[in-house]
Amino acid sequence: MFVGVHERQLDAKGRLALPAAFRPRFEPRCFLTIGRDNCIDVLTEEAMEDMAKDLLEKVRRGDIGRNEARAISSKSYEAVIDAQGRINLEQTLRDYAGVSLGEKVIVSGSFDRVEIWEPQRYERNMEEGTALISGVVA
Amino acid sequence: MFVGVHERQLDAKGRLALPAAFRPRFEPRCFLTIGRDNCIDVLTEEAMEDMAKDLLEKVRRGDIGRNEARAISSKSYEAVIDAQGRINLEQTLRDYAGVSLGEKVIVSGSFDRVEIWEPQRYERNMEEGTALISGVVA
DNA sequence: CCCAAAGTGGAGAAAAGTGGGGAAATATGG
DNA sequence: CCATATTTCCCCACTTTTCTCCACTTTGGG
Repeated sequence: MFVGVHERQLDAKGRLALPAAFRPRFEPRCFLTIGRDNCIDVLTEEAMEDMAKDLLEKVRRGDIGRNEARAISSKSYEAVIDAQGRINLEQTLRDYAGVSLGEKVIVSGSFDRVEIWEPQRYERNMEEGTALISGVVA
Repeated sequence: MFVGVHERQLDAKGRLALPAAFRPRFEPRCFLTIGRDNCIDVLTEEAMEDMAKDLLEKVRRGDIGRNEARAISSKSYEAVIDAQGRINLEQTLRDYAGVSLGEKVIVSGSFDRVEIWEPQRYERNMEEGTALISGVVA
């Protein structure tokens, strides 16, 4: 389970250090893909394979079109974790999430996945979420 | 699992460098055949054999005609991967996909296969797919 | 206060992508 | 069957990008 939030520097080469607490579940590689609300999802290999299987099954049944599956696949890729615990954020996903080289990003656990956010967008979503949890907390 | 997109130059001799990320699954050879929506499918040997078995079964049951199977077979071939990681795109398939010698092509992972596209056609399909995925992302 | 772990940055090395020349194999015509 | 033409393939070379490695800084804990 992934919980907790971390601020990280996205360096000039597009490298991002995964919080040490998240690394063991991902090593030696993880899969990056588009997430909801313009964040980037970081998935384990198993999670990505489950998603792929699910998508192909939906295409086979005609629930979604082939181009939808293609679009998701084209915005995903496999990222290897280097000796310093970093992954590369490619431009496609940087653009999708609105994060820039040399700027700070938010790396946030979200129970079953890790999400990468542009800080201001994250802040806005947090405010909305925080305002609503009053009645939710057990 | 094949994910991610890459732009590649189809050289004057019809050679195409497979993205390094895709190579290990194909070496030492792959099979090329016609794909849906006028793309070229790149399949592993196993995937090609499964497809062949499936087609023959369909012919046997009368779901498709023998000439249909022949047509698919005639537009498929085995491509060896050279020392630089390249394969040859023969004219039949170049024509089918609308790609030209010396021009750029798109090489895209689509989970269970790799697809080769003429860039503009790819772009059109992506736009359609992207417009639909909002509610689909896992 | 010191040590260990985590995060950050950059330089050098390695790999990937691209193009072209020449040898070998194949096809064509006499 | 041989000679010639054509195509295919193998190899080498160059460029660019990526990755690996090293080192410095910061943070948190003992």
